[in-house]
This record gives sequence, C-alpha cells and structure tokens, in this order.
Amino acid sequence: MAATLHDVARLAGVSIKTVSNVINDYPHIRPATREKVEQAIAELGYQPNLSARSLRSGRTGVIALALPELGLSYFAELADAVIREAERRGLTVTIEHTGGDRDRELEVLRSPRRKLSDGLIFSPLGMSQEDVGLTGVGYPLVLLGERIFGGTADHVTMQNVDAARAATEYLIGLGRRRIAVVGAHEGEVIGSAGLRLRGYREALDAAGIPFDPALLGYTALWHRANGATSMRELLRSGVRFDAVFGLNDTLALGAMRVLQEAGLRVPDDVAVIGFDDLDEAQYSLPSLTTIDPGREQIARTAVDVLMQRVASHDATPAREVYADFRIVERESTGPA
Amino acid sequence: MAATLHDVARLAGVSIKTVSNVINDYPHIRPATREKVEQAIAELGYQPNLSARSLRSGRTGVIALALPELGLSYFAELADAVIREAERRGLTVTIEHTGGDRDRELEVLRSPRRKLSDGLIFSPLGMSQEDVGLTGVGYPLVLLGERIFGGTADHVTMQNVDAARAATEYLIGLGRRRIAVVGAHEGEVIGSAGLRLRGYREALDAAGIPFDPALLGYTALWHRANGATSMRELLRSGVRFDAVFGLNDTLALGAMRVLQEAGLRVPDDVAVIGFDDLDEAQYSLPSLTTIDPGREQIARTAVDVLMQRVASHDATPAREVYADFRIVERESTGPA
DNA sequence: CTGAAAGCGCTAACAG
DNA sequence: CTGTTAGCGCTTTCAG
Repeated sequence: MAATLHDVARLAGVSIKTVSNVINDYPHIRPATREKVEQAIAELGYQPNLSARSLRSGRTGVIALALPELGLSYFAELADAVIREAERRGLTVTIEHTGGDRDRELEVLRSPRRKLSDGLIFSPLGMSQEDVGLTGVGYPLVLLGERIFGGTADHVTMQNVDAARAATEYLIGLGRRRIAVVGAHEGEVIGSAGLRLRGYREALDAAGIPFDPALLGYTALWHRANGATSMRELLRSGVRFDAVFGLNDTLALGAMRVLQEAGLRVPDDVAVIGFDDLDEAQYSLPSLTTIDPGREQIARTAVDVLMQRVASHDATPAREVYADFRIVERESTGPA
Repeated sequence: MAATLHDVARLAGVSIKTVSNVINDYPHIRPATREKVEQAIAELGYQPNLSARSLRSGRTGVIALALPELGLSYFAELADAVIREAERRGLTVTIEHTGGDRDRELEVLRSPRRKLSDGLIFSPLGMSQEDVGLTGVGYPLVLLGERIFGGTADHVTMQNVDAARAATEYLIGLGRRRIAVVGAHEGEVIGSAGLRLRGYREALDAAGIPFDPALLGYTALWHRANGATSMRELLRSGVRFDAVFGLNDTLALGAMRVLQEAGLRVPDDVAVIGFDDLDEAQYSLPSLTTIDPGREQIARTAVDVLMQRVASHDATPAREVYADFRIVERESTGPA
C-alpha cells in the first residue's frame, strides 16, 4: 500500500499537520523539522493522494475541455494549445467529445463529472443562441466559439466578422470580384458560418460588388471531404468565379484540390483563402493564404479567465474577449 | 451547497445506505422505496461527488493518455480514437503532453497525478529500450509505440517492419527500383524509424535491389516541415530516384510538395507512399497512398487491456499485441 | 511553530 | 430488504 501522511509523520516523529505544512510550503517551519520530514517523504516515496486532497479542498487541479472531436484539426490544435497553457500552471486537462451534438453538449454541461474538475472550457457546436440560459451553471465555465453570446459565462471568441471581412477585402484588393464561398450554412446568422458570411457580405457591400447567392457553396459539417464536394457542385453549376473563400482551412484545402483536378490553376485562375491557419496550411500545394484567428491567445485567455473564476467566486460580470487576428499571406492568392 | 447523500436520505425518509443502493443499482430494493429515493434525487438535483467516491472506492473512472503532442496529426487521431473508446465505456480521458522528451516522460510515469486516474496509456518517444526497467510501475499501464519492447507492461503496437516491407514491395511491384526514404534516424534500430527502415531493407534484399545509403533522407523530428527539408536535400544531392517512402504521412506530404515544386510529376516521375493513413492523406493533391496501421484497433485494444488490468490485479504476464495493417492505394503511386 | 481532532461525501461490511 | 458504522487520506480550525 502507498504511504500516507500518517506514515510519514510517524517516521519523522512529528504530527501529520506538520507534514502537511511541509508539503504545502507553509512558511513557518523550523528548518530542522522540514529536513526530517523531507527525508521521511523521500524514504517512503510518499505521494499525496490527490483524490483525498480534492475531496477535502474542493479543488482538483484538473480542467475539462469539451469540444466536438479531436479528429477535426482545428480542435486538435486548440486542445494542444489549451493543454500547453494548463501544464504551465500545473493543471491537467480532460477532454470530452460532444460530436457537435446538442444533446451530448447538454449532457456534458450537467454531468457529475464536472465535480472532477475545477471548471470547464466548452466549445459548443450543436447548441445555439436560444440555449444561452443553459450556460448559467453553478461552476466556473468559459465558453468558446461563436454559437452563444451574451450569457452569464465568460466567453472567448474570434473576431469572425471582422476577420472574414478582411479576408474578403484582401481578395478584392487582388482584383478578384467573383468570390465563391465554401462552407455556408443555410439561414445561419450566428455561428462561425453565419458570422463569417456576414463579414464576406460587408466587404462586398463596401466595395460595391453585388452579392450573388449562386456563389455560395453549402455544407453541413466542416469536414475535409465537404469542401471538395461543395466545390464540385459549384463547378458543376457552371457559375463563374475567380476566387474562393473557404470558411475554414480544411474546406479551402478540399476545394483547392478539386479546383486543380478540374484543371484550374491556383492562384492564377482562382485565388483561394482559408480561415484558421492550421499547421497543414503551410504545406499544401500551393500553400494556403489564411486567417490566423489567434488560437494561442484564445487558449491562454480561456485558461486564465477560468482560473480567475476558480480562485475568486465573486460574481463579477461575465467577460467577452475577442482574440486578435491577422492575414497570413501564402501562395494560394499569389503575390499581393 | 450541493446536495449530499444525507440530504437525499433525509428527504426520502430512508438511510443513506438505501440511497447509495439505488444509485449503484443494487438489485434488491422495494420499488416503492426506489421510487421515493429517485424522487428525492430529482427534487434536490443530487449528483454524486466523484472525488469522495474515488477516495473511498479507489476507482476514478478516468484514464490518462500521455503522448508527445496533439499538434502532431497522428497523435491527434490516436487521441480521438482513445477518447471514443473510453466514452463507450463511461470513462473520461486526461491527456498529458510529453513533447517526446525523456525527462518529461519519466515525470509522467511517476507523477502523483497517476492516482487521479485508474491507469495510463503511454506513448513514449524519448525513452528507449534501455528504460524498459522503468516501465514496471505500480499501476495499470499500457505502452504504445515502438520505443520499448518486452517490459512488464502490456504493449500494443503496429507491425512496423512488416508494414514497411509491404509498402516497399508495393513500390517495387510498380516497377520502381530507386526508392528514396524520408525520415530516417541515424543509427536507430528500434523505434518507428528504425523498424520501418528495416522493413524497407528487407524488401530491397528480397527483390535483389542493392541498398544505397545516398537514398536516405534524415530528419530528427517527424514534423511536417522536415519532410520538405529532407526532400530538398535529397534533390540537391543529385541522387536519382523514382519513388519515395515517407516514413509517415506528414513527411510524405511535405516531400511530395517539394517534388512538385521542383517540377517533378507524382506519380509519373516519382511515386510516393506514406505511413499512418491520416485523414488528410485522402485530400492532398495527388491523394496519398499509405499504410493504415490499425489505429482504431490500437485504441480499442489499449483501452480494453488497460481496463482488464484495472479490474483484476492478478499478475498475468504482459501481453504484446500487434495491430493489423493494410495498404491504402491512392493516386500518389498511380494505378497499380 | 506544532499537535489533536473533526469531517469532506461516499462505500462497504455487518447487523438487523 | 434496510439501517449503522467505520473509515478512505487529506486539510483545517483550534489549541497549545
């Protein structure tokens, strides 16, 4: 059986309180005592029982991260960044998949597993603005993404509209006027697709370019395959375009592949821009111009804000943080 | 404050034991009693405190997964599969990054955090065969990967040698004789690079093709950028080749990109094969022929074996499981 | 500066 | 079928 505080205390000839003090760096301990205790700890290979500690203290040192699935590169890179930030603070991260399914998202929000972590960083996909009331949970919660705004939970998100407008303006600045979109969601207003599409339309309006619904490619999910399918439909429809805005990188990459299969040159015939700045966007052929939406900053801020809530349970009003973005120019849009 | 067993018991007019029985589906409870208790639970919104349960029972319902980083697509897809399998069994997964660094791997193995999970699925990269003794830990441990064999822990791995031999034979069957390799590790015998290179050489030998060291491209890490760099060096060296074996998909993809930049046609001038069958291998241009190393099976088996160890602490001898592999034919090697 | 003692919420004997 | 009781190992008053 593993050694406990009592064992250490007995061996060191002190009380368990003293051992506890040493472990928790309580300041006023006589050096000689500390020495004795540390030696006993080493000798027994003592390790604190984290379950007991968390039962007693109410803190677990764990944060939970709920997202659709790690198979989606964007979320894998987000999770990577969150884990990094958590580890810098001595925290561990548990990951739960929701599959982007509303019911599973609700289940995640109220699961008893929440007690096993100090708080939750939650990236919903199936829930929508109408569910905003359900985010008033009794534990520290940081919302990510573009599905739910204005709730009582802290929220860290991207500047979707502005970034999409910038992407579109960039294409327009290159002289492109017929800009197709891949990844639109029918009738969506809020959510990544809705917001990015709004940015697209704002840029068009500002430049006096009429909006043509025939240029929109719809896809339900943003999996890699859908960008390809959507582009095939666009090509089959016969609509003409000289640029494509992929609402995320995987869509853009899938679309770019289909364009080239069809004998179109990127960027000469069609310029392509994405959104997310995934690692792989650097290594496609041609490399993909895209928006860096500030993923690192989002991860860092989310963990910071969450831990602030954990530390102080005062009811300061919910924060809404927008990460900085920038355009990453690569080959798929040609020389600027 | 959240409701406890006592609150429920009081409200339902029974003892806490009865409530506990209801929660844990203890069979012999009078329906009327069960009814009362369930109503009290609903009314109070009672949720069991998992910390307390785990302190008492010694089980946490959590499994830990330690891997280099989620930014590497292979590990993201592996983690995805492990989480899926865990969720099917009602378990949650915590993920720890090691960065492939030996010291951090050792730290992970003996961290007190291990007590917060029932067991560990561990994919080392920095540790090597000499560290095999350090894998005899006091908790359920499943080793993944190709760094350490023959220890006292269960081990789930790929058929690296056989799969790499099959990949090489496939290229040879296509009439290619000068097969370059991207991702070799200087002097490595065990480990993914070493084993896959051995498979490569076995295939060469079997076909009577002399081994030419000039065809090996070395890279320290298997990040995407390294495949590109390695291929650039190979091209600069002037060595001639008609095929490339990327020791994993990201390397192959990086290399393929450089080949095309250099004006070489894939597969006409150079055929390319990878290893891992990442999602993105389907969507590159051309799509990448690769080895599916049985990732799903690895995840499923790892979780199964781990939970068997958790359930029965008997010291049955360590298992060594090899997943099935298969060649996935795509465009980068042309029609077979 | 250190010790004694209470109890976090739960499970599991052991009785009835 | 249900109630009582004793801890799991730790933190934390409260006294010395």
